[in-house]
Amino acid sequence: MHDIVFKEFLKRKGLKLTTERNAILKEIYSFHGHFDPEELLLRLRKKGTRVSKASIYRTIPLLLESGLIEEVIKVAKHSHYEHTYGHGHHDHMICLKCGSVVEFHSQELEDLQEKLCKKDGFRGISHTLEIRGYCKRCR
Amino acid sequence: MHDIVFKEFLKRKGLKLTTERNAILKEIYSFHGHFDPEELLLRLRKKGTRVSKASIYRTIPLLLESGLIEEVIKVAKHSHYEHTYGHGHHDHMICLKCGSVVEFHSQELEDLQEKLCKKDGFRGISHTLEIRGYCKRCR
DNA sequence: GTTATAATTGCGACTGAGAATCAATTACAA
DNA sequence: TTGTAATTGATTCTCAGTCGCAATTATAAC
Repeated sequence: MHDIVFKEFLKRKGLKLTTERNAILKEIYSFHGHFDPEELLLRLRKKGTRVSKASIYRTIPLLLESGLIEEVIKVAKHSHYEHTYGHGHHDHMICLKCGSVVEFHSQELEDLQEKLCKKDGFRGISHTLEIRGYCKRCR
Repeated sequence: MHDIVFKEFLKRKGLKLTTERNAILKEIYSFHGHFDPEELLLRLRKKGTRVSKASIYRTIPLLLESGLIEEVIKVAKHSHYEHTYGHGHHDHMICLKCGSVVEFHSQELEDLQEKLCKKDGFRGISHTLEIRGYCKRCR
């Protein structure tokens, strides 16, 4: 299934379905769970598949764009911060086109998260919700 | 207010309230909005405050820990991914102590987000929700 | 006010993920 | 089969963030 999706996605964009891209996709779909680019490279190397680091980094954006993979955890680096006192917690919608940021707050959302945490016996301390999409002007 | 919070936080941890830490906190609270470490350094430099890059990077974790600032946007670098087909969208709770990851999904949450986007004329494409706290075993 | 000392600073060197470069290779439409 | 535009791997480059260390400084005890 996913290989057909990828193939058509590439065709639509006038890109080629190469051995390497195929191997990368196949590998990603051969296991469940998170991975980062480096881990993926190691997995492929272990199986004897010859794919360069550069190809992995070049293929990931394509898989993201085609919806075949999702970004799940963003590790610490390169963060933006904000002071808290007198500013109130809020979340963000980020426009993929113009980069503008819409701040929003919803008590309903906060309460729901609290409820979900409780269900899993988790004690939530903080959270980050980032909705990516297109803003009023760019959609 | 925030300076007192910081002072007490440092005292509690046996750390010192230095001129540099004070200047950094003061600067952060002198404006509203996002910043990243590099921007903060420039702001301070422009005002003639002499603080090194290293001190900024060393102070940020303290401010995070004391709750005086929050991480709001995590820019692209060092992400983890996950394949989507047959895996279904879900969000994550990450334990600050043991690092374990709890996956969860809530249609109610998805619907609410959709509703919030609509309210702001935003067309949501994807999102990342990361709840940080303590898991069942570590709390 | 002195003094002891543990924490902190700035500088500069280091690190490592990811991007850029480019000649050689390859997918694919005609 | 062939032409060509896309792609590859190897290598180099970049730059945010970290580390090590000698010099400095905040704080608590005297």
